[in-house]
Amino acid sequence: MAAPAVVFVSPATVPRPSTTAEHRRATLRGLDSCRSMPELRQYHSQLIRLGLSEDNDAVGRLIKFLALHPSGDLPYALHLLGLLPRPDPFVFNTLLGALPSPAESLLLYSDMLLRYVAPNSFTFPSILKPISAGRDIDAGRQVHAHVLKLGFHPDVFSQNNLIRFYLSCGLTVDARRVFDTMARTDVVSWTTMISGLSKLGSVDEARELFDRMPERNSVSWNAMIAGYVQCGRFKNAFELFSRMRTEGIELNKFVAASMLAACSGMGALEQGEWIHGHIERMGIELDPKLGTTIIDMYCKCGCLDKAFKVFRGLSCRGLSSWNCMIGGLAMHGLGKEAVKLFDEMMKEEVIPDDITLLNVLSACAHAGLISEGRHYFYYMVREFRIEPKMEHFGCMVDLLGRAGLLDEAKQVIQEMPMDADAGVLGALLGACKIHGNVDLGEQIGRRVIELDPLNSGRYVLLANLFASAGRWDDAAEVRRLMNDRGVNKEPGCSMIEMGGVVSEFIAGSKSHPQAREIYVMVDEMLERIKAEGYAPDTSGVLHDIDEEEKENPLYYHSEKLAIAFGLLNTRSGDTIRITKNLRVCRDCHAASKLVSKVFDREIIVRDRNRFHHFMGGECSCRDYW
DNA sequence: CTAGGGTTAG
Repeated sequence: MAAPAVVFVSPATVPRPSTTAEHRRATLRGLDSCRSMPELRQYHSQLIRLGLSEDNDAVGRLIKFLALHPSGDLPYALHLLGLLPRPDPFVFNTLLGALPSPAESLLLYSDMLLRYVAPNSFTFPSILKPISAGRDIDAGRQVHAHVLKLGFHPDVFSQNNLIRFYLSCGLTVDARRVFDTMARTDVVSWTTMISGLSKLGSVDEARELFDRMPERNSVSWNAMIAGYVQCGRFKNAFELFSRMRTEGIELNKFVAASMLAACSGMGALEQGEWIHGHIERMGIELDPKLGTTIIDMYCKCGCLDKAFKVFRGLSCRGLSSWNCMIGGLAMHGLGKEAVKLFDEMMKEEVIPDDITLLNVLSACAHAGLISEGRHYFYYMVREFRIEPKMEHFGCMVDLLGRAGLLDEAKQVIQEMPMDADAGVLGALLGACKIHGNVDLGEQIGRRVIELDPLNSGRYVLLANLFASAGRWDDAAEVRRLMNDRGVNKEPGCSMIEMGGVVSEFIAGSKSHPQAREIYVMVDEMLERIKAEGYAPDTSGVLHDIDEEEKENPLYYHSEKLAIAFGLLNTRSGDTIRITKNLRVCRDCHAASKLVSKVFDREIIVRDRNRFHHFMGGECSCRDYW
C-alpha cells in the first residue's frame, strides 16, 4: 500500500481527513519521515494550525528531528521545549543526548528535575552520552549518584552507560566496580568493558573478560580483534580471527575492516586479498570507511595498482579515501603522482584537510620535490585555510633537510609558532646525519634525546653521527647514556608472508624451522652479489642510520634472512614482499638492489618510513631516503 | 488510534 498522502505544499491541495484525530495521526507519521528543515517548518506550522503546539507527542517528534538530524537546529529544539507547558521525559531525554557539552546536558537535567519531570530508564543513558564524549568526570559521578538515588541501579542500560563513561575517562577501576557489582549483565556490558579496556591499553585484561563472557556475538569478537589490532598485536588478532571462523561467527564488514587493518600492519597481502575477496563474494557494500580500509591495506602491502583500482571503483569516496591514496603514493615515493591526484581532488572540489596537506608534503619529501613542497607549505593557509600543525613543520624540515638545505630547515624550526617537538628536531638530526653536519647534529641530537629519552633510535642516530665523524669517545658516551637509562634498542624484525603464513625474522635468530637452509642461502646470496660488486658496508661498527643490533654480523640482519627465505620459496621473475619494523640500513639497501638483479626478483620492502621497490639492481627511492 | 528516546565493533 502506498504511504498516506501528507500535506505540506499548499492548502488547496490538502486532502481533508474526516476527523482531526486522523489528521493528527497522518501528520505525526509524516513527521517521522521528515528529511529537511524546510519540510519540518511546514509540519510545524501544520501542528500549530491543528492546535497541537502543546502536544508532547507531536512537538516531541519535531524536537527529535531538530536535535538529531544533521541539518537540525538545537536552539530551535530547546525553544520548543520551553514552550511546552507539561513536557514529558521523552522530550527531555531526546535533548539530553543531543546536547554538545556535558555542562549543558547536566543543566538541562536539573531543569528537568525543577519542572518535576521524573527521569526514566532512558534518561541516564542519554545524559551520559555527552558526558562520556566530553570526559567530564565530575558530571559523570553526579549522574552516577542520581542513578543510585533514584533507584535505577538494576537497569542494565544505565549501568552499561556508566561503564562506558568511566572507561572513556580512563577510570578502569571505577568501570570494573560497576561491572562487578551488576546484578545482571548482558552482552553489551561485557563488550563495552572489552572495547574500553583495549583502548586504554589493557588488552590482556580485556582478553580475560572475553574468555569468561557467557555469550559472544560478532560485536564482541570484533571488539577483541580490534583491540589487538589497535595495539599492534596482529598475531593475536589473526589467532582470534581463525578461532572465530571455526566457531562459525559471521564475518561482517566490521570484522573485515579490523582484519584488513591487521593485514596492513603486518604487510600480509595474501590474507588481505582474501578478506577483500570475501567482501566482494558476500556483496558487502563498500562504504567510504571500508573502501578506505581496503585501499590502505593494498598501499601498505605494496600493491599500489590494486589500491588505485579500488579507489577508482569506489562509488562513494570520502575525504579519507583521497587522503589514503595520496598518502599511499607518498609512501611509495611517487611524489609527482601524489601531487597529480591532489590536483584532481581540487578539480572535483573536495575540500582538503590537514591530513591531505600532510600527505602531499610527505609525498614531496619522499620524492625530493623541493619547490612543490615549499609551494604547498606556504600556500596551505592562504589557499586552503589550513593552519600547519607540528607534523607539517616536521615534514618540511624533513623535506628541506634531506635535500641538504639545513639552514632553511633550521629557519622553519625557528619560525614555527610552537616549540619543536622531538619529531621535528629528529627530522633535522636525520638530515645532519645524511649530510655529515656533526656540529649542528650534536646540538640538535642532545636536545632530541632530552625530549624523547626513552626512544632508542635517537641515541643510535646521534652515536652513529659521532662515529661517522670518527668521534668514537662521544659515540661511546651516548651509548653509555642510553644503557644507563635502561633504554634498549628495538630489535630489528622483518616479516614475510608465504602461502598465507607470515614468518618473522630477527637478526641472527635461528628459530625458524628452515633456519639451516636460510643461512646457507644467505651465504650463497652474499657470494653471488659480491661478484657483482657488493662490499659489506663495515665502515665503523655504528655506521648505519639505524638500528639493528651491532653485535649481530651485518650479514644476518633480519632483512637478509627474510630475503633468503623469500629466494628459497620463489622463482625467477617473482615478487618478494618484506615488512620491517625499522628503517632499512644502508648495507641491506645495497645488498637488496644487487639481489634483485642477480636473482631476478622484484623485492618490495616496507620499512618504518616508506617503501622500497628493488628491481634490476635499482631501487624506486633512487637512493633518496 | 499512547508512541516516541538510550548502550557495544571499522
